[in-house]
Amino acid sequence: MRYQGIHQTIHFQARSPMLTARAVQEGMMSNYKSDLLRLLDERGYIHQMTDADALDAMASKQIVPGYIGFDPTAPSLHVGSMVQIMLLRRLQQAGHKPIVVMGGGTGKIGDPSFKDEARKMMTEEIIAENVASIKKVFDRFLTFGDGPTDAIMVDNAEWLDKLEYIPFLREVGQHFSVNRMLSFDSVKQRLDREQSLSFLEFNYMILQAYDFRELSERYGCRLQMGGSDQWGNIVNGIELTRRMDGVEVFGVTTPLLTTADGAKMGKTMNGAVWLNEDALPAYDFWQYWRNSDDRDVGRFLRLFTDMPLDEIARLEALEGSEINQAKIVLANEVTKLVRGKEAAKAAEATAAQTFAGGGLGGDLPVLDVPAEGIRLGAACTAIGFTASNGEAKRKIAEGAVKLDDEVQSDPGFLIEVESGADRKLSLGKKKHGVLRGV
RNA sequence: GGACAGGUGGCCGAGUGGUUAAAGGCAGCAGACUGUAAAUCUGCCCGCGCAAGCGUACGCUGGUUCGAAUCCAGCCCUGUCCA
Repeated sequence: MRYQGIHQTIHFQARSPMLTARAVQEGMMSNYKSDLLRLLDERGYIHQMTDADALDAMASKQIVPGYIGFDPTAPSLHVGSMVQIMLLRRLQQAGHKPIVVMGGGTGKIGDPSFKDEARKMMTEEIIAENVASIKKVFDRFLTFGDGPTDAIMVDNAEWLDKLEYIPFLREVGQHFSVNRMLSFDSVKQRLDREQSLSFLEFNYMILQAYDFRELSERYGCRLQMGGSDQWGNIVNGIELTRRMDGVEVFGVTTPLLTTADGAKMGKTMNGAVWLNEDALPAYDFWQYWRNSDDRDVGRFLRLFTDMPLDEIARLEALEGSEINQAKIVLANEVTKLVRGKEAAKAAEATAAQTFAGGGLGGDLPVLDVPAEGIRLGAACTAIGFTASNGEAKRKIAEGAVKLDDEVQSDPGFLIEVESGADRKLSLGKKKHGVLRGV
């Protein structure tokens, strides 16, 4: 099955001479001329690319404005989108111009690529709120401004909302072959599984293609980047731009990021690993990276930090429990970038106190306990270790819950904390919190 | 509009009248072992309640029955084919 899918893509590429896709193999020596492609290649961002040689040539002699789109499906982006954000950062580091496109318009459609079913349609209010909330994170990664290599941010609702149906169909729709669109892996799977693909969703690809062409015209944008699931959408944008304007633009996709044990990145116990401060405490964010799989450390350092490659090579080579040093560096660097220096320091200090010292760090979650006390099960849920009292009770019965480092197995146990005093509540080895008397 | 097939817990998927809070798998959480890793083994995995117990749940609504995810009717949604 899977083989078929891959085969389809290759077949398609072969038919379009312009799109000489090139899968970059890991460990292959970089022989690019441009700083941009060398940087991306060395650090492991490139999965597929259209016309690598032409892009390389362009990037070595001019500023290339490049964009990535982010659809506002939630109030915060999560770690899964971070490769993309880093890609924009690398673009800027290599002396080019990043364009952040907020999908205020495309978000109203919903990208069906590689999705099994349509997501619920979001109201315009929610989309607007999400856009506003997501925006905040980019300041940490990019330098915005009016200069030639300063980043800019635009919302595709700006042009998509204004489109008129018939003129749009005549100008843009004529360039799309439905037969071709259906052959793209991203939607083919859905059809093969005999699941519905609404006309609304089907148009997503066209609108994203239109975005690229619009950005090319407005800002001289020459490059679209994205996750490997965006290949189909990107390729369509490239073709549309060429057909309508005769302009050659390029696409680069990143490998699908999974952890070494095969899970999609960015999902954990309590859901996604959010980038926004208000969506996930810095300590939890730090812990996510600290708990990386050994095998992922080097790759993550290259992708998600600015550390020099030789230093990364050294850290990556650490063996046995030594590699924990590298994980701490990883957690520090990424947290510093996403949440700021102070947050990273506090998280590291808390981790050190909690795990090495067996004490209570200042960054742990705190639950205020009233004078009449709180039952053990309720405390676990209230502080966020468990999702329900039932789950709390089960964990307590399993002997996973400790109060002041002593296993406490009675869910009805009434915890009392003197006013102003702290007691330590733990679930398992990793979840620790403070019960504070009020 | 017609014929047929479907809609089950986060996901996949069994289940055709009671012993079914619903097999099995995945994901997740915890325990053991470790290095806050991986692998492995074990346990847990709807909610409320200290507990006895209660409440919800198999697309929706109503019905048959002592008893329904399972039978009946209507409706909604999805797919395939036909018009």
